[in-house]
Amino acid sequence: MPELPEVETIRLNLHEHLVGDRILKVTLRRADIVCGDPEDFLAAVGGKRVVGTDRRGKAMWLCLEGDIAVAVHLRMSGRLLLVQSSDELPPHTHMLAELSGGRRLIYVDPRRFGRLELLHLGRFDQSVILRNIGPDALSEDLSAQYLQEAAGAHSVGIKQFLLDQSHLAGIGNIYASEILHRVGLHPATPANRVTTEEMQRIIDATREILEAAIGARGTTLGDSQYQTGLGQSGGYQQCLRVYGKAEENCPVPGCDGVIRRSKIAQRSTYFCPVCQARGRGRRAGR
DNA sequence: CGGACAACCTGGTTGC
DNA sequence: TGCAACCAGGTTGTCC
Repeated sequence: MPELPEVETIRLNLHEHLVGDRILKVTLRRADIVCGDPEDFLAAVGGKRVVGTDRRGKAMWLCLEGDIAVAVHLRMSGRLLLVQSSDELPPHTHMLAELSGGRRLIYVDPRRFGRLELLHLGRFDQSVILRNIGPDALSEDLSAQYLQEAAGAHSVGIKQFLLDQSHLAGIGNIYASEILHRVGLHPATPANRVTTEEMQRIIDATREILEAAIGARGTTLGDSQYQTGLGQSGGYQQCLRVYGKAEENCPVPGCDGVIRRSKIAQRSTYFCPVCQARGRGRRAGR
């Protein structure tokens, strides 16, 4: 499902192919996917030129002329696609924007968890989609000290902490398992017992994995509908080391562990019980 | 306040 | 074969 690398891939597609185009007309086939007044949304967006794109965590937005923007959160099954106007609309197309040049930007979302929202520059803090979103997982100035302070009051497992978008934005269920495996931390390690040094390794592994995933255009799993903004599948599913690999051998050289799947905080969690043994970090500190 | 959990929604899979 | 039950996942809202 769309996490940071998938959203960033779509944003890059739209940045390359959409900036400079004018939105001629917008149609909402389901008004309830828009936060706020749908009439305001339609009136503000129609006729505007796209001047840029941006993203924080799993949220992205298209900057339009007139100091407004359209924010998008894909949640579970949302897709933002650039298609030809002559193409047949896929099922569950809830919004279509006619563009100059005979193309359309469409929003498709079978489960309808995702949302679109009209933003006003300088008033992003009032946005439903953007409020409560912490620093982006790829931001340059992210520090181990910050993460450790943020974790200070939290006794939940480190995996659940990483999924909390108010502390660190962009990591979802798939990449959380991959990151913790790379670091060698058990997903249930209490967040407030993770050392500064381990937090730094989490930051490094996050950058390494998310950037590689962006390079591969994201992860498209068998049961996932994820597509890039141009309708392609991602390629990072071939690089996953633990997610969806229950009962397979741990890919770490020399490790004889077998990947286990368990439910942590109601979510499927994959890890190697050998190289991510509980208490490993504390023992290493002696 | 933190933390647990239901709710949102649909398509796909599993179980009977 | 048919149909019900269950599951997946990101986030918000409610309750303790």
